[in-house]
Amino acid sequence: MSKTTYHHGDLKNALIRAGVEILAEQGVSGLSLRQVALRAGVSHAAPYAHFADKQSLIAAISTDGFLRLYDEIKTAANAHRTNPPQQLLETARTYLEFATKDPARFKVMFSGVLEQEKEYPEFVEASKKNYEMLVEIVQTCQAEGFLPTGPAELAAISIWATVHGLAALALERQIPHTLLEQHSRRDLLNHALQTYFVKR
Amino acid sequence: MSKTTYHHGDLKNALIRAGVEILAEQGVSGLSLRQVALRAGVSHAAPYAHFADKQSLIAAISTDGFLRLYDEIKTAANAHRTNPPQQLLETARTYLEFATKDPARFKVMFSGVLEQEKEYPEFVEASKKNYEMLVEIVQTCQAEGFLPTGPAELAAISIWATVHGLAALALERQIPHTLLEQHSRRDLLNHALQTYFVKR
DNA sequence: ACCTGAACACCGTTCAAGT
DNA sequence: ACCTGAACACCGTTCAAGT
Repeated sequence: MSKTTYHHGDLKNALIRAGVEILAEQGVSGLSLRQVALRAGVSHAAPYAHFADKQSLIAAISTDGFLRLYDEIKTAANAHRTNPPQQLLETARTYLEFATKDPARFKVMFSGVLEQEKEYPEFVEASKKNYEMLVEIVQTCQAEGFLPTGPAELAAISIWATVHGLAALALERQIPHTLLEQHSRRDLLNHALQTYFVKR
Repeated sequence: MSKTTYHHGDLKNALIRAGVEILAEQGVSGLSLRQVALRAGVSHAAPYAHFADKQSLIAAISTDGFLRLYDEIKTAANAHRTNPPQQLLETARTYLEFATKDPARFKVMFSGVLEQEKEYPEFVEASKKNYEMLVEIVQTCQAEGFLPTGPAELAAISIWATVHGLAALALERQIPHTLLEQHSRRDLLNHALQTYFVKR
């Protein structure tokens, strides 16, 4: 009980963790800078020593989210190296599960942070890692004849859009319940992705 | 200058219009109940005579948006009755343009309103109209052999997810600019939807 | 029935001050 | 360098009161 004059040595990360917890417990509308500070045990002005503003904290939470998503997808990809089409399906399923497991965090990751391109380079970087891994998986599928030849980036964006759209529509409860009664989200995903594969 | 003791006969719709204007001019973060009231020329408490809370106003703005989207898509569909695959492409393009034309309104339509299922039946109704029109277009394409046979609802959700995902990723600037330099959003859309059509 | 003005609790942000 | 407390402008919501 001597050295740390203040609260932590790493308030910045404590604030990010507090934000993630609040998102999980109370949703997007519960995420206020003052509540984050309270949960981290500091005054409401303390976060400004580490983040320029609320947008900046949200960018940090999003970046953290993209890195975790990358880890999960990478694990799924490594588990299915021998079967490229299944590798694609399983990584997509991991993406969908990431979204449904923690909807508020997923929403924050894909909204809110405007003009990121210039303002938050780590955010852009973390997001790009996921995209590039998808491009690699697509290229493997193409090389082994499971996906049609052509620019891998084009195919990757189409597939990402399909998976992301399914996640977004599911989170917003836009998928008719008559469909959800007959098919699991996983079935819907598999069905949507089947169209991309080469028939043989 | 005699009969209307107060401001309008139709404050409710004036508030919705004011909200839509603010969204277009200032984005989602600019949409406050007090600013909406100010723009409509009433006190900040007046909206509560017509809407239970801010969520309820947002639900009304979203419902209005879905009805306008329906009109635009219906017009596009009618213009391409003779060519089912092009009908599908053009309605999808209309959806994508609706999103990019007024990003803040589109974001509000597909977020924010939680637990709608029970709370805002007109919202669910307006959203369902769009889905049902898509199912009809898909059925026409199937009947004429342009889409594979099978449950039209499954194909419709896949296609909707692809188009919606493309719109969402574009709005969040998640599509790499290297891709956007080479391909217009319309090209990306056409490329993604080509995979659904029967090859022949 | 429809609207106003005051009031309350909450929020993001700034800033002088403390260690 | 890192944090606090007071202050300011803004917000959503309620409520008594006015027509």
